[in-house]
Amino acid sequence: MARLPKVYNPTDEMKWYELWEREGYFRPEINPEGKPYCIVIPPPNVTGSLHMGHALNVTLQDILIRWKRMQGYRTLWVPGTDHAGIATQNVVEREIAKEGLDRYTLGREAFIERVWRWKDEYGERIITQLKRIGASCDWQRQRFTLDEGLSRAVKEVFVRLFEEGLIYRDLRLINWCPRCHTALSDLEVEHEELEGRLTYIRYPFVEGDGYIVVATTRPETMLGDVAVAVHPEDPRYKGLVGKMLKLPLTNREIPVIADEEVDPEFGTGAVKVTPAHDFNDEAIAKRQSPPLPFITVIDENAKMTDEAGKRYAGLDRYECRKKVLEDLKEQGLIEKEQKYTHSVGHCYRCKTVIEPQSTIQWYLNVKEIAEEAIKVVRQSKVRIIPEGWINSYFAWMENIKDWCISRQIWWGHQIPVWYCPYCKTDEGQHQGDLISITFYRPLEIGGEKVLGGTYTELRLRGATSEEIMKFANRVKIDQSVRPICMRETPERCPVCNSPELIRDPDVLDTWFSSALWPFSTLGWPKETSDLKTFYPTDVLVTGFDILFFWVARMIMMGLKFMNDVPFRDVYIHALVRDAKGQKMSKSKGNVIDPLDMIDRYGADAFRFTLAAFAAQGRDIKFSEDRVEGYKNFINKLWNASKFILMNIEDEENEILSEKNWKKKLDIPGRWIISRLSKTTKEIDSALKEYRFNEAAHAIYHFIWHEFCDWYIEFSKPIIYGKENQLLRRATQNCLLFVLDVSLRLLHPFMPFVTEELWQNLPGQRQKSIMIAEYPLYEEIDEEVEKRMAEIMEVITGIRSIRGELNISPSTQLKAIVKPFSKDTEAVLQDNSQYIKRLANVSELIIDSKVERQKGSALEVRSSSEVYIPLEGLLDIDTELKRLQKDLRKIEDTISLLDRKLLNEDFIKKAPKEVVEKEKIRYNEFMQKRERLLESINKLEEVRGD
RNA sequence: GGGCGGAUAGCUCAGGUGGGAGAGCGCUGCCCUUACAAGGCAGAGGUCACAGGUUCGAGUCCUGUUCCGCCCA
Repeated sequence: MARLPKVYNPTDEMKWYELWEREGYFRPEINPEGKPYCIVIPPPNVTGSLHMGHALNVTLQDILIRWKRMQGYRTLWVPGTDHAGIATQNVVEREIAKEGLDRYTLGREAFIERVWRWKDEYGERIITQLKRIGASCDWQRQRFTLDEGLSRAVKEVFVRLFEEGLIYRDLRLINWCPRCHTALSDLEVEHEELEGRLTYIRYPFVEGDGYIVVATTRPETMLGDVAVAVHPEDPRYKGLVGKMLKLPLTNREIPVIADEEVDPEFGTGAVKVTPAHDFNDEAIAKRQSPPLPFITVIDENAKMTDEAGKRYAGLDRYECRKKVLEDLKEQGLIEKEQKYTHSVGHCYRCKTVIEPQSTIQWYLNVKEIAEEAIKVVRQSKVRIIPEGWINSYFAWMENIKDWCISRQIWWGHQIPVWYCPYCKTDEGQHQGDLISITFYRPLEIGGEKVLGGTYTELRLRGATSEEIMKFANRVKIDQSVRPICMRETPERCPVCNSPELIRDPDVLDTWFSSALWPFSTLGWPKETSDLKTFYPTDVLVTGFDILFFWVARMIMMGLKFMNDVPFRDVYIHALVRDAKGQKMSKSKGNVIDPLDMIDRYGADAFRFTLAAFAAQGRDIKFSEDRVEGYKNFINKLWNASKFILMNIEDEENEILSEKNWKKKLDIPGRWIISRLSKTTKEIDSALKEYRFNEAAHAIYHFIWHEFCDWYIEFSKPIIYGKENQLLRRATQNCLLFVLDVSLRLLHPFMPFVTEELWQNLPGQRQKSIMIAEYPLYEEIDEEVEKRMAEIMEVITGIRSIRGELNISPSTQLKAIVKPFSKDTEAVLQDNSQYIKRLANVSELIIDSKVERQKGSALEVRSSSEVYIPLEGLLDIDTELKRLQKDLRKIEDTISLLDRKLLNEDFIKKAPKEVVEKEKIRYNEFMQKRERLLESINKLEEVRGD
């Protein structure tokens, strides 16, 4: 066997990854008999590049999947990417803008083709990055939310929901992003508190003098006001309801109306009502009878419409605000202005301020499926971990509103609905008259430039159906036009047999397709064997930011279409922040690139850092120091392995042929095996409960502070000594065994270095550690641990004296140990060679009857005490200080215990074991105190001489 | 405005069901001891935010206060 290099070099990690992939280890087929265990990856955006959130997310999943795989489960981790409608479209639009193009000039088909090209070129980037972290996904099952199978699933779901009447079109105010030119769901709007101004405007009465003052944060919307509302009980406005007001800057007269929901505390208690541009006002307008009219003064580009009046038409909403304010001021209609903080909605993709628009959109009625989805969580059929999120889940689900699923973009699943321009509506109107088209640029039809019109008009003027749809920017289809919803593109209208159908131009919200992810990726709607084997999946690992966007919707869709939950557990992990606790963002420039971390420290150290930080319910403040620390840990492990391999290399075959080595071990060997078992048990229960940090800490502590710090040191006298060949052989076996098990325990956290080391171990049966068995725990031995503690205590006792009296580690000492019991005496005698070596003692006396010598330093431990004779060397003052410090600590504890044990209530009410334990402690400390006092007295006498 | 979470060593954070305050980094002292100086050994350092309460006993449970995050409207 080749000797290991002096330091571990993580640069060729990928060599192992390639081996794993080549051998098919990522596939469930390697454990065909095992119980299924399945995770579907939260599909990263295809535009994305790996960020810290992905890194954490993927690391945790990989830990779980590798752990289960080693345990023999038939594990499947399904990877894939999300087409991310708005985000991807934005990216490609920016790209073509550099060529002076926009999507309209390209046209829908060419544009989509362009996005696909972009996807083919860059879409694998994030996948490559996932591989660098070590993600053991089954890449042969990789999916994309827009691939053929998933598109079929989307259509199937849409059609079924439509046929059940759960999907419908409706005209209402929606959140509109004037930059992305699309509707957004409530969730896609981010509210931010902004300091704005509250302007108080006078609206004069039509008849007589006087006015009503209304307060608003958006003065420009007054141009679309249709009323002023007051609370019906408000005494200030008694008798004014029904009176008409002159709407300034317009020729309109608007009524004063009453509405229960008006807050008399806000502003003046009178609010302007702009139904077309404000959600509250829309509600007020709809409650009135007859309902108030909607006057749209801001268009989909956030510019003022003609209805805003000639003076303002075409202005941007903020320019218009300025102008309106100027004009009002001029007319003396502004009462006052004050600072006012209010929350403003922004597009979650591009941060543009949302402009509510009254449009027809597609909605999914989620009331009923939401109830089911609440039930399964309440009954723990889906467990949410940590539990803290359950309440948020219920709160959101219980107040859920119908989901706006249509988007006015091109990249996505186009809605499988067609309209026939030649049929008539229920009311008998020609549908072609109710479909209006706006072209993105004037279209030449029959020698004339045309900007748009109804479908019927345009056709009559000679435009072909293809032309119309190709150059259409916006297609408005009246609500009364009958949708034809089909799985496959219809050739002809099923009613009138016309071959000319218009497809609904909208696409579905990206989250609509991601909601199907747990079953669509497994083959649904086909009944594939994957679907039968792996659904429901076992756990979903994700961040809380998409709990509602994604998790809740998957639960609803899973229940609806699979009649079962999509996953049994949801593990919600933290958000990764920078070292100061700020959210990482490009604009703040505090982004840490995971790939940078991997390049500098290796994927193993980086993964381990993330796992060690992943405490439940708390955000991660990422710090590079920790990565460095875990890189050092790898180095430690590397060197320990090097030591072990070095010391068995000439004798491999003999060592490995030793079958009963465990029986031949002495106390340290049995101790490390017991500790290893306990560690295994700890890791097991930690991982079962998704306590990744505890699992990471357990293995770290074991390898470094028990195996390396203690056991390897204990093994040295045996290995180097060669007197006792039987014990030597057993110890070599033990070292190798503990290393092997440790590597396997560590493998899910640090796949690369563990593989590299494991490949160097002699006698391995499997080709890779990732398909080796995960260790079981069985050999916990409390008696041995107790004995070992007695030995270790003597060693640390001697070292402590050495350290505190500043005696060089290289100075050999004489030590006298006085055990407090015959048992301890025997153990220490049997293991004296270890004490000598680890404490660097040349002469060691162990005797329970020995008397302490004058001029020796003292250390009292719980099962024995240690004297170090230091004739002449001992600085009495230093030693006195040391003992007195010790004494003070002990006395503090004693007085605490004293109070406790004198308390009758404690004796009566506390559990017997607790009282008993405290009594034992009390006695121990009292004993220690006496010995210290004795020693101090002696020293003081000497000093007095 | 409603809800959730946090405040523990100089820093970053662990502390499932109440019963001896922990880790990593940093700091101090002594060491290149034949796996590892990316290391070893030994140390220092805490009114567990504040004020009450429950309890024999509170970092842990309850109430309130302050400060800091986040989510929803």
